[in-house]
This record gives sequence, structure tokens and C-alpha cells, in this order.
Amino acid sequence: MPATPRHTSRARVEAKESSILDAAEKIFAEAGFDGAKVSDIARAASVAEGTVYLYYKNKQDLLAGVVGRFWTQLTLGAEEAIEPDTTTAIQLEQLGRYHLQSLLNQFEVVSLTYRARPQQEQDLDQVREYVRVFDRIMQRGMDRGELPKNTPIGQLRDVFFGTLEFSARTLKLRERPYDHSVVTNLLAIMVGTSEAASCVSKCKEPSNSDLMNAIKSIQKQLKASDD
Amino acid sequence: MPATPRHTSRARVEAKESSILDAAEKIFAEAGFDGAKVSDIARAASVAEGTVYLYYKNKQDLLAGVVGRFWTQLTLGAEEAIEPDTTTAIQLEQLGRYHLQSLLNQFEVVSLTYRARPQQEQDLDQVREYVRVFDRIMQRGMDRGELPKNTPIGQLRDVFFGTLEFSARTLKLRERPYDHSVVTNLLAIMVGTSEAASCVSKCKEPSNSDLMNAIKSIQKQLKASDD
DNA sequence: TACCAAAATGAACCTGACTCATTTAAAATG
DNA sequence: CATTTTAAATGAGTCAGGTTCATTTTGGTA
Repeated sequence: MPATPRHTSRARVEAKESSILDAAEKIFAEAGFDGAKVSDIARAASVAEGTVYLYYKNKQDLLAGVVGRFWTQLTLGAEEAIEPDTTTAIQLEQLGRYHLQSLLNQFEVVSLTYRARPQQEQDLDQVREYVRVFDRIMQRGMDRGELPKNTPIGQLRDVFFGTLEFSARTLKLRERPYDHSVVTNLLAIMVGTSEAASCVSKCKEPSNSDLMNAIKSIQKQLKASDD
Repeated sequence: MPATPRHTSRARVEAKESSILDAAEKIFAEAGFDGAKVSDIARAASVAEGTVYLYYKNKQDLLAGVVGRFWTQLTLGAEEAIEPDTTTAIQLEQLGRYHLQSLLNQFEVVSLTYRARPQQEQDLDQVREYVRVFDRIMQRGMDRGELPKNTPIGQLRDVFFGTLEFSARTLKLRERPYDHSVVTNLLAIMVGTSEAASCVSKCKEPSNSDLMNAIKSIQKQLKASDD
């Protein structure tokens, strides 16, 4: 009947739920999904083994909880990392930096995502939410005409996230730290920032005809030496 | 002492090994790694459960066998799919088409790769081998000066495979068939086919860097023939 | 304080990966 | 061929660990 009791008890329940998630994240991250024992997670959360199953249907569901929370937090962080009043190119660069850094800093949790994915569809909801941050930036970019609209947004999204994820793996594998050139080059490719720049610079410099002549003379030499 | 007996028995052993792999691939693909029971795999291979463990250390190792074989076959197919005597752009397009089609056709097996990866390092050997197909194309492209060398090959590799993998997931999720525009747009971005086209048209005629590269490659030839 | 419902517990259960003593088949030997 | 030796195959048994559930504890309420 009273209004508060449910509130306090609810808060307690939520605190416990998140403490289980914390423990699970820790154990999953250090041992991987298969290596992590539910009993270890329970102990790390100072809770009986059965209690875990009060909050999560099974081990997979617990993993989905960990992974889901991660992506939700990532979405919040991304929205903070992006200045609302700037160009699309800069926003993309900010998201790119934020994304790559996050992938590297929380590599283990990210890896766990692949274990959650093949499961039920709605396990991906938080990931989809995250992806929308990108979509909003691109949509605004289109509206403002700040993007070369050769390629559909959906495909650029795969370029963006696919590249960054593979780049993160490569950096981890080689034990290298965050490398901003990955983001820069990706943006150059997608939006044409430096691509266009380098193109422009190419057009000046030594004259075209000079080079042409150089080539022709060398080719003559070549032919001569062949015979 | 005789030359054949060891040979025949070896053939028999290999036949059995590959029949176990076939069964494992089938069961893994339809049930996923966790859902697949070793007993099911054994039955599908018409073999006792213990026999599986004569050929593979454990279930993970069996998975590594399936995945490894898949990538090895993929490498062979890729080398066939690429014409040796054509431009870098076309070779990349051929590899791109082949890769995306393979990802889509064998989506389940590809997904299993992620279950094998986090394990021991050398599980990835066959994947690394496959990636070299790309590296060779790019290296030749650089040597021939057919590539705008703004971005290091290593990063372009992540763009290429990362994009195609994410695109494959997107297509699968939306239950769409192979879409060649994915490859086309990716290439436009990477090599600048249509991108460069717009760039070149701005700059007039063949781009400066193309000529530069042409000179360099000719100079190499000259040096080589000198020695 | 006594009561009740919700929350928590952990021993017992059950599935399924993996082992190993035993059987069966294949080579080697004479 | 008969016999010995060696290798391959078997499947019942072991065991780890995820999941369940009868019982206990807790916290709010009258």
C-alpha cells in the first residue's frame, strides 16, 4: 500500500542486481565466458549461487546483461563525446576516436559481445541504440549537404564500425596503443577530408608534361636496352 | 618395410579425420558450438564418441579443425577467383565479391570462427594465410603504382575485411541476398575508382602520382636489368 | 510480537565433455 | 596361414559445473 517501501526495496534489489553484474563482468572479462564459473561470479558478488538465477534466467542471460549494460553506457559516453555544434567531419572524428578508444580499453567486454549475439534477437537492442548515434550524425550531415552522398548511409555505417573493430583487433594483436591515424585515414576515405586535400595538392607541384617527357625518354632507353 | 601399407593406412586415417570434420561442421553449423554435443557429432560421423578424441584433443580443438579447414579452402578459392593479369582495382573487386559471397553462403561457419579465435594464437594461422591474398594484391598494386598510397596497407586491410564482414552481417540480418554495390562502393572508397574519377576530372588527365609511380616502376626495371 | 510474502540459500540433480580399461582390427613375422 | 605385435576403436564410467527447488532467512506490516 505505502508508496515508499516498494521504492526502498526496489533500490535494494537494483543495487544487488548491479553488484551481480559487476561481479559477472569482472569474472567474464578475466576468464572468458566458458572459463567463468557461475559459482565464482556468485562468490565475487557475495551471494549464493542460486541467487544469481533469481535475477538472470541462466548464464547466457547473465552475459547478455553485462554486454547490454556496456553498450548502454557506451551510448551515453558517445553522446557526451560529440560536440553538437560542429561540422559532420569533426563529429565523425570524435565518434571514431571515442569508439576506437573504447574498443581498446574494454576489449574483453567487447569480445564477449560476440558470445551474446547469436542468441535471441533482442539481445542486440542496446547495440542498435548505440549505432543510432552514428546514424544521427550522418543524417544531419546529409541534410546540411556536408557529405558526398555517393554511398548510402547504411553501407557507410558498416565501413565505419567494421573498420574500427578490425583495427582495434589489429592494434590489440600487435600490442599497440590507440593510434589516431586509423581514425584520420578512415575519415579521409569516408568523407574525403584529406583525400580531397591531397588531390588538390597533387594537381599543382611539378608539371604534368614534365613527368610525361621523363617517362617517354626512360621508355625509349628501356626499349633500346631490350633489343 | 613395404612402401604402401603405411600409405594406405594413412589415407584411411585421413579419410576418417575428414569425415569427422564433415560431421562436426554440419552439427556445429546447425546447433552452434554450445548446442552441439560431441555425441551427436560422433553419431553423425558413424564413430564412437571416444574416437573423436583420438583425432582432436577436445571440443574446442575440433572446432579449430573445422574453422581452419574452412579458411584454407577459402584461400584456395580466392586464388582461383582472381585473374593474375589484370589491374589491381579489378583484382580487389574480384576478391571483394568472392569474400562477401563466401561470408554470406557460409555464414554459420564464419560465425564459429569467433569461438575459435580467442583461443591459442596458432588457431588463426589459416586466417592469416587467407589475408595474405589481399596483401599480395595490394603489394603488387603499390609496385605498379596503381594505388593512391595515402593509407598504409595494414589499415586498408582492416577497412576491406572489416567492412565486408559487417556488411555481410547486415545483409544476413535483413535477409537480403548478395549485393554487389557493397563491393563497388567499398572499392570506390579504397582505391578511388569513382572517387578518384571525380578527383582526376578536377585535376585533368592522368594524375600526377600515377605518373610518378610509373616512373618509379620503370626505374626499378632499369636497375634490375643493369645487374 | 506475530505474521506473511518476498528474497536468499546451498545441497542435490542432471547434462554432457572427457578418460581409460577393454575389445577389435590391421600389420608384421616365420 | 597361424601367430604375434601393434595400432585403432569402443563405450561405460567419471566428473565438472550449470541449473533447480525444498528449506531458511529477512524485512515489512498489523
